[in-house]
Amino acid sequence: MPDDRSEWYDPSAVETRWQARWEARGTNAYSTDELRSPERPFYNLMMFPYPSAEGLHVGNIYAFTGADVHGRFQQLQGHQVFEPIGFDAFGIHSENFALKVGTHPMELIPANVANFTRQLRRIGGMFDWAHTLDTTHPDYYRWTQWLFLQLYKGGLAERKEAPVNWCPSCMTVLANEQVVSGLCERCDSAVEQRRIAQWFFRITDYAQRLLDNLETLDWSETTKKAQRNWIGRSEGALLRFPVLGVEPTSDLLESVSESGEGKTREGHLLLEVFTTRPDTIFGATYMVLAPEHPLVDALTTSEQREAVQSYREKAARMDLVARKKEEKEKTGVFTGGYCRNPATGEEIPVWVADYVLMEYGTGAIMAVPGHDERDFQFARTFELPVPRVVAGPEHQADTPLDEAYTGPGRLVNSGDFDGMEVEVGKAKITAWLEEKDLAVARVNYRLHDWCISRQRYWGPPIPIVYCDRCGAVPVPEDQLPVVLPRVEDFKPDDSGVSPLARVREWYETECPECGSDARRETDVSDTFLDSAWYFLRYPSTDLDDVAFDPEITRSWLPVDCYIGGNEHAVLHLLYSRFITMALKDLGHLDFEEPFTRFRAHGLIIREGSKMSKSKGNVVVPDPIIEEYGADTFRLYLMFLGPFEEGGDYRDSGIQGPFGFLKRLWDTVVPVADLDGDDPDPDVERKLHQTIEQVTAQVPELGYNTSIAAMMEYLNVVRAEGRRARRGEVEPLIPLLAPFCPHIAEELWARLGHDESIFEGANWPDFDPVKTQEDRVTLAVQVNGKLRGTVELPTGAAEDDALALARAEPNVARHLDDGELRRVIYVPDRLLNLVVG
RNA sequence: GCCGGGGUGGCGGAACGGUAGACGCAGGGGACUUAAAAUCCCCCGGGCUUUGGCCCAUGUGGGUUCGAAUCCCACCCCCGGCACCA
Repeated sequence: MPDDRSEWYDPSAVETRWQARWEARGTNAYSTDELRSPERPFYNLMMFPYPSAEGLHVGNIYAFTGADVHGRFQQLQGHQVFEPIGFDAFGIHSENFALKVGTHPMELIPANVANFTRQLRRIGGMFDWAHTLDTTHPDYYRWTQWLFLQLYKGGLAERKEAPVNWCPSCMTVLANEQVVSGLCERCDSAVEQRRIAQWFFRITDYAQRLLDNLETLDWSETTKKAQRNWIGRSEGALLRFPVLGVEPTSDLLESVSESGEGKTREGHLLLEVFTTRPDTIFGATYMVLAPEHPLVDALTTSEQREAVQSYREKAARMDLVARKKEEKEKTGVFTGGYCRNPATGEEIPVWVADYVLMEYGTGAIMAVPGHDERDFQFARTFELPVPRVVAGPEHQADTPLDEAYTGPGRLVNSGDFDGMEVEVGKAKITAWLEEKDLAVARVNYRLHDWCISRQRYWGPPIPIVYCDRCGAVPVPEDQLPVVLPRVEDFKPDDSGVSPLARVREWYETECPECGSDARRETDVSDTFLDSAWYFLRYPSTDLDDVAFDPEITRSWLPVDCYIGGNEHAVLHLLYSRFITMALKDLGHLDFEEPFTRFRAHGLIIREGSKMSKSKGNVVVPDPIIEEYGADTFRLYLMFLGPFEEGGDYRDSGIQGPFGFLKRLWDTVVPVADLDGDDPDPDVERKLHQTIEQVTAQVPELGYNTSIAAMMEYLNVVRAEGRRARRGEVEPLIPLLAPFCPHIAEELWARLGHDESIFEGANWPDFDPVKTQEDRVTLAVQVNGKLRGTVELPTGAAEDDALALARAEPNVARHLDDGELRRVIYVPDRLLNLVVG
């Protein structure tokens, strides 16, 4: 019961009181036993924040509130809702900030976490604080390391060399996102490429499954689309072109064939390319190798060696991002070498050009300038021939090409295949070359294996030990965690290896297998790995002997509803799906998709742009909550616009929701002690309509319109200064409770309820009969233009409506214009009279 | 360039193909007050008007329909993502 019977609405008193009560009663916290045997479990998840030094920003609060509203709604519908929150505190972001302010992250992070926790409690989310987590805590990353070991054992983790962006001034590896048009985003120095041995997860093995399963998921369509694009499936063929004049040494054979077969033909080395247009092979007039391609040296003739060499060096110096700028002019160098086009039998020159990327396909292409825009541009630049092999509906076989033609049509200048439609030609030509063992149909994906190595300090050490005798040896599970040591000088340096490589007493160890001297892996893992499995950990944080308990996991997962930002549409969500699938295949889970339903929230805009420190348009939430209370702030944020689209934040706008809560208080408090008398019939009808609308819209995240409906209802209750009856306002409280949990609790208690409103299935039912109007206003149109309205009983007959309409002077006047030709009657809505 | 999502009053936004602008902000007027705040009431897309009404209006131009913000076609603009992926 409320102990403070204040007559006026004092948000901070109400909110402090209820937050203390939830805490004392454990309203939102589950015991381990409760987690083991839920009856109607609902796992309500939101993306956990990175605990920055600035504290929670409005964008965080917006996302969390939207998710919390959904969770509280489910709770009021009788589900047991598990709504955890935690902290994603590892990573380059924290590390750079720590370097900047000169405080060690091991001190910075706990302070930030404490501040975030205070703010998160203040906004009134139904978080289970007994099951929170922090990815930087050894109790958590021990299991992140365990996860690495499971993938390693399952053959899904491997070490290989790969190019990375390197900033020579910051002396560190940069992610692609940190390179802005070839320059380091922080210091503007030119970024270069380095090759470093790193750990990869074989996510590409799962490409097709990741793509196929999307069909089964209830996710925002935009998110699914982003994943499809990222996976980038394309169907085509691997084609093999005999290389002329090159001795097929065993070294070369080692490096050329991706498909692992048919490396030579009649003494010729075969060059493999991937194409989606095998139908255009008769138009392949030259070949292009990526500068890094292993065959470049072998193909280059002595006359060309110097030019090729300098071109390759230039390409190597360029960063990976600037390489991919499309506006860039096409550049390249002739190697001096030739291949034979297996379709035409012609000898065609082999070039090196940076528009061909080593990481896609085989790093080599057959160039068909007539029917590929890039090849066309290149051919133009270097004055290479551009034959036509596809004719569109308006073309002849000899119609010249002044741009690449990529549309549909039939094959021309293609020997026996002339006249075939492009799609037919693809299959026929592939089959023809397959017979000669020069082709194999192939699906290629844009998706790359996931590089999880970071040459940085602030992350979980990868649990591997290198032994001269045994090679790379996984750290035994019972020796986890491999604790990240406290290192005062954690600044990255020019060596290209992690700062941990400077900590001899840490990396020197003994081989777990043979006991001889060995060295720990000094790279740490990607932050995305921390967040790729955190939802599995939440319900099991009470347990320290497993990553996640099988029984608890079966009860609560997969996640019923996940809400977060679409900026994670690809990486985080794709990695989480991959890890879940891998864990299922490895026997640790019995489901393979982690998030049954996912919705992306919109962005909050202020003064025309996204809130950011540099724009100076950020809103600091604490003073607003101080002044108006968390309930008002929550309500305002949810009222701004459709949750999935975001909204425009205006400082003065908060007055609307604040006034609404004050009026609600003033309406309910005076009637709280009265016995329930029957609602006024008109008000009751509106009440049932409101319940119907809110019940339908809240689960669909239609928050702004639900709030508008409640405002409208309160306006009806208070119309012309009338005093509410108890039965009119009591059902409104649970409708509002997901948005404004504190005031809802307070008013619920004042209405005489002893238990928390969230402790029972208190969502009200509506009676469809009671939502029905008995009289309606019918719009009357003449020739489609509104000329008046008439009021009549619901479901009135057309004749009655017509008679009434004719009696309307303004309608009658317009009917004089001619003869009534047609009557369109939509019962209870509209009558349209067509005259002419 | 490609893929999403959008263009509706001064502003945020509502509208199963059926009275465009719900709900709210801002603004204007009034009541209460010595005054202010708070609260309450009224007005609030534009133009014309004999105050009965009439016309225009949902990015632009066409179309379908008795009727289009909503469906179709073409185009313009804004936001977000991807971008030499063969």
